[in-house]
Amino acid sequence: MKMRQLEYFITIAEEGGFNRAANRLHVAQPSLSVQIKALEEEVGARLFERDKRNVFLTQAGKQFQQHARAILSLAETAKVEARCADAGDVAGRNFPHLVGG
Amino acid sequence: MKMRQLEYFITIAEEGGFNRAANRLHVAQPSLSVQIKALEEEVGARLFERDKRNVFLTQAGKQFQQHARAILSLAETAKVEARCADAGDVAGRNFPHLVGG
DNA sequence: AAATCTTACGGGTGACGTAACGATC
DNA sequence: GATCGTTACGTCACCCGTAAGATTT
Repeated sequence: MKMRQLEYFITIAEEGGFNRAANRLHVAQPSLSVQIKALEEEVGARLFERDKRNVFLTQAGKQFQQHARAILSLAETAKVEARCADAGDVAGRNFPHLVGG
Repeated sequence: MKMRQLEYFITIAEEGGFNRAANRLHVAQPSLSVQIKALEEEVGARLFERDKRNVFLTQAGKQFQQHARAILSLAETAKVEARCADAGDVAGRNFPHLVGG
């Protein structure tokens, strides 16, 4: 599982289609198709239901979406807090609301 | 930031050295050195303090370690829960304690 | 025929392993 | 001299974009 794949997955879910997501992500549709296919194989479950014209999240996809968002959000938090700690951890200890913790 | 880099980082922190971590991860030491360097640059803070013979976590590294573990743990949870949901979500709805929800 | 996702193929970037280097005990 | 982390370099896999295919409206 790769961060990039999670970003792709979330964008497709938000846009409701590979084409829109590709446009927003500035990549080609086939890249998304391949990466989502790889992600689904690793997860072991179908995340999108390719239904005729639009794509919908399966129940597994809905579950996965929340976790994927949490992972990416946590990754950003990790970077921010590490920088705060590096700068003497002043913000982290004295102003925790600035770093989410 | 990549999942692989987080795994490398955590293993080095646990083993207290690049050599031990490389042995456990079945990769060569230079790979770890390069990837950790890249991770530190992206984070914007020094995560390890290369002190003579052993490596120690900086304060930024300690902060980052907790988040890194949470991210990898969450990634595993995401896969497990997605599979549960795919299997009809019986466990997820009726036995949430089995899937952490 | 237009739009959408999927599969096949070639090129560029990145990760890895081996080898060489500097530093420490 | 032995051990550890870093840097340089060649090789290989992976990701991406283009092109072609299948399906639906």
